[in-house]
Amino acid sequence: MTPHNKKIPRMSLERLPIYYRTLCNLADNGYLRIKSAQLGKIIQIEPTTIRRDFSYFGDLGKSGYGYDIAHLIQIFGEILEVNETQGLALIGVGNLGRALLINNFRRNPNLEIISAYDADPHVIGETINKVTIQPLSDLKATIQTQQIKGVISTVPSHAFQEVVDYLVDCGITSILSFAPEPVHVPKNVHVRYLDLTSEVQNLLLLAEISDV
Amino acid sequence: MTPHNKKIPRMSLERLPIYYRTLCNLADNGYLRIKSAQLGKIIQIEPTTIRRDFSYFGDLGKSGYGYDIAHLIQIFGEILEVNETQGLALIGVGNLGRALLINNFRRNPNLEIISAYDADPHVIGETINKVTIQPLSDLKATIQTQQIKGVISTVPSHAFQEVVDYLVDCGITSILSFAPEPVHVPKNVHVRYLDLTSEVQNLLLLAEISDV
DNA sequence: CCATTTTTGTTAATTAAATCACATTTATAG
DNA sequence: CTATAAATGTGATTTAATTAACAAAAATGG
Repeated sequence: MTPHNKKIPRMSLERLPIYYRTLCNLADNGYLRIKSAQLGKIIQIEPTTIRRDFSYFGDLGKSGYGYDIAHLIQIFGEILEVNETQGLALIGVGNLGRALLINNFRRNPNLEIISAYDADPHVIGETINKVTIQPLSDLKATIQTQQIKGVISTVPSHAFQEVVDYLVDCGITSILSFAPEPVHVPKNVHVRYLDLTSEVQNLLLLAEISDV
Repeated sequence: MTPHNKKIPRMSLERLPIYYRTLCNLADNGYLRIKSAQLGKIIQIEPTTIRRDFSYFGDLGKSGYGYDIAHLIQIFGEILEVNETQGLALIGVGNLGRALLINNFRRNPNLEIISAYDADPHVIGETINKVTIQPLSDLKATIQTQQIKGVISTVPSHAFQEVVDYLVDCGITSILSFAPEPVHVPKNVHVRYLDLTSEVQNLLLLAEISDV
């Protein structure tokens, strides 16, 4: 059959990075083919779910055979645009920001923090992992010369809306925030929240509830 | 009506920390009552969803009035056990682990990293934010004296399963991992994954797809 | 104290995701 | 080349979550 033209479900897209990473690992270890049942074991996702997910991206498998790993990597890699470096900006270089900058997606060659910003004059000018910290007001100018595909923010909640307004003004459309406070943005701008406290609270809550 | 005895949906539990935090903010700012519509505006969740979520925890509101904020905080706080300090252990004190330890849930008085572990002899013995880094093999003994409610791991994927096996052996049942590799655990043990790379990839993917 | 307004809590409807079940396709062994 | 076994891709079903719609409850203003 031919690729669906139906809209791809959000959850299938969410799993795409997991598939991609796992398949790359398998390829690195010399595997050439895989069936949905094996893959399901590895990543703990039902084989049916995997097959349906894959089907949204084309007719990728062969009955009685499985999937060609290199082919999947090729297709998924294109969708994830792993062949073009995705330049990111980091806003907020406190402890967490610093750690992110030092790590800088080392294991993911196509993601790279290429510029960093902070409000604190004490850290502006400092260079971490080859990136020199600038005042946030420099972002607009930086964007002229380097393509920024998204922003990672460790800015605390109370200052976040203000920063986001500026980011939106700069034309940024993808923001990952480590502060939980929801901000208002135009609908073409995407904000994801990564709230560590909520994650831990939910984790403990789950344990609390399930062992009753 | 009386509280449901139906099982509380996973998604409603997921939102509980958001509700709790937002209500605390409102209380701090002197607010005494809130209606689902107002709260929905703030946290960008449909009022109906909020009302249904709340209903799982009892008959918390009054028609024509709304909800008493202090009362909600009381109820949700009990469920989240915010009055007992939840001691956590950190495994892996690299850049990220270090940042987590320095922050140490400063804004959340009931969550606290009370011990930290690493494999690297160079960091063992070092004290960060009053916590002295120990060899992982000490965990079992530490648990005898201090209650550890959960573990945060920044251990890289290749070493993670081994570490988790030890954690399970120690009786740990809640683990938050910054490494994406899924591990095998008994079904009474909960593992949450917080995969920064996937988050960023999904964020960019969403932008890419939606602005076609 | 009554009429009006507000807002809840919940039943019903809708939407989205996961899973089942199987016809179809392809590989493989004889 | 054919028969058998294996595994996909997808309609049909089930399960879960969200949203709509509204009756019932309480507040408020005359």
